[in-house]
Amino acid sequence: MAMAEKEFKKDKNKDFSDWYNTVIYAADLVDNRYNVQGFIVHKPMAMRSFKKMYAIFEKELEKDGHQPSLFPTVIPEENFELEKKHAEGFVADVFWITERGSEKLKRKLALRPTSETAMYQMYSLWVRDHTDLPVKLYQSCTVFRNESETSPFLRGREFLWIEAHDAFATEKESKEQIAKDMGISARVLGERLALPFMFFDRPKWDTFPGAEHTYATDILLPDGKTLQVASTHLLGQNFAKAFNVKFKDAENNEHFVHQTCYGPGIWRIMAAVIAVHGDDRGLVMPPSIAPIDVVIVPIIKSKADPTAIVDKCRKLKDELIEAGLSVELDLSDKTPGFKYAQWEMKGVPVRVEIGEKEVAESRVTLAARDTKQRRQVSDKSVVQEIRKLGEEMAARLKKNADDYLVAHVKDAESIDEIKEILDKTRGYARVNIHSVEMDGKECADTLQFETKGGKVRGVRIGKDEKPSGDAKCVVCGKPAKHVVYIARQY
RNA sequence: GGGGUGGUAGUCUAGCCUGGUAUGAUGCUUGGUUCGGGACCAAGAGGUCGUGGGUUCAAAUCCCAUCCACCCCA
Repeated sequence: MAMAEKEFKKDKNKDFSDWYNTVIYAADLVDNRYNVQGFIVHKPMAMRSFKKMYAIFEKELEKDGHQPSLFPTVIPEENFELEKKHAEGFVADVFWITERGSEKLKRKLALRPTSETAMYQMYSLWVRDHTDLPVKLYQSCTVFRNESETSPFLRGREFLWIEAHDAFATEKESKEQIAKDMGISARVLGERLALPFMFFDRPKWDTFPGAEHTYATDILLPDGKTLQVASTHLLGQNFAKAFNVKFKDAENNEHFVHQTCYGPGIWRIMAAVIAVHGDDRGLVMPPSIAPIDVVIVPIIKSKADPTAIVDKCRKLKDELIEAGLSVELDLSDKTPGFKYAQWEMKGVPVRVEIGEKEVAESRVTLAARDTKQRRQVSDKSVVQEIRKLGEEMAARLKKNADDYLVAHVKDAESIDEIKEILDKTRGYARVNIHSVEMDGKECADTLQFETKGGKVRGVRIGKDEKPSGDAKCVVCGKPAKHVVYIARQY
C-alpha cells in the first residue's frame, strides 16, 4: 500500500526491468513480502483483472465445447512417472509432499507442475467407447514449479493458469483442435487484450516433454525479449498409451485416443499486459480486464458546499454500476491531482471528474488513461460516452501493438545481423535455417551462443514462410529448409 | 548454475568504517487552512535494528554462525 503512495518516476524505455519491478508494487498488484521465494500474494487490483481474464478465456473455451473441472493438486509418484519423457522433463521442477503429520509417506505426492498425469489417469476410467469422445475439460488453477529464478507474473513457483485437456477418437480431430486453440488465443490476446503476439511451431528440440509438437504464442516485450504466454501441445497417443486411455470404435476395435492440451498462462499474460501497455505513469489496463472500469473524482472547493457535487458523484456511480461497470468513487481527503496520479498508476481506463462546473452545466469531464486527454460529455450520455472512450482506447492499444510488432521484425542474413537486431532493434530476427528437426539443433545451439541468448522460436504459423530455392542456413551454410524467428526470451 | 545487493517504524532510508540515549522522509492519527495535475502548518502515535551465539562495562555497529529476500548474467 505504501509503495502506491510514493511518487512514481520511472522511465520504461530506459530501464524496463527497473520500471517493471517498481510498477507492479506501486500499482498495488502484488505484495512480495510473503517469505517464500517465488510465492507471491495477489492483491485486489491483480485479482480483479485475473478474474476478468479467466472469465474471457472460460467463455471462449466453453464456446468451443470445453467443460469446467478441477482435479487434485497432488499427483502420486507412480502416475507422474508413467509417461517417461514427461517425467524426465519435469522432475527437476517438482515439489514433493513427503510427510503427513509426523509420518513419512510411503509414496511421494507431487504438487502438480501441470496436470496431464492427474487428469489422464481419470480419462482412462471415463473413456470406454467412441460415444465417450471427445473429452474436453479445462481447469483454472495454480500449478507449482521449482523455478530457480522467479519474478512476479513472469516466472513463479506457484502461478495461475488455465489448462484444457482434450481427447479425441481421431488424429484429424486432434489437429483441428490445435487451430481452434490458437483461435482462442488470437481472439483473447490479440483482440481483447491488444497484445502483439505471434504463433510459432516450436522446433523439435523445444517441444513440451511428452508431446509430438508444440505450438506456442509469443509476445514481444518492450525490452526486446519474447514471452511465451500460451501453448498447445499435440500429444498424439503418447499419454494415451502411458495411461491406457482406449476406446472401442463402432466396429468394436480398440484404439488409443489422440490428445491435445492447451495452456494459456494467465500470470504471463498479465506480465505482457503490464509490460506492453504500461507507461511512465504506471499501468494502462485494456478496458476488457481493467480491475476498475471507471473512477469518479470529485473536485471540491473549500468554501463551497460540496453536497451537490458529492450527490452528483454518488448518483453517477449508481448509474454506472447499474450499467454493469465497476466503479470507484474516490471521496478520500486527497487533492485531485494526487487522485489522478494514483488511479492512473493502477491503470483505470476512464476517469470522471465532477466539480462545480459539471454540476452547473449538467455534464461531466471524462479522461482517457492512455492519452490523458479530457472531453466534456452531457449527463444524459455518460454511460454511452464511457463505453465509447473505452472502445477508442482499446483500438489505440491494438494499433500500437500491431505497429510495434511490424517494426520489430527484421530479416537477417548473418549472425552479425542477428546480433544487431537483438541488441539495437530489440525484436525478432527472421532468418533461414538448416532445419527445425533434431538435425538443426546444433545450428540453434551455435546461434544461441554466438548471439548471447538468441533462441529459435520456431516457424511462424499461418504465414507459410519458406526459404527460396537457393537459400542457405544462416549458421552452417547448408541448404535452408525453414524460415524461423530468433529472439531472446524470458 | 554463476555473480551482486540487502534485512533498522506500515514503506523507503541514515547510522556500521571509528561500539556509548535510534536519523530523516513518507504514510498513519488529531486539529486547522487547502483542493481543476502528486498542497501546507502544528501536534502525536508508531522500533524484538532478520535470527542465534561470541567479544565488551556497553553491540544496529566488531567477530562467528545461520535464516530470508531481492536483483543481474549464462
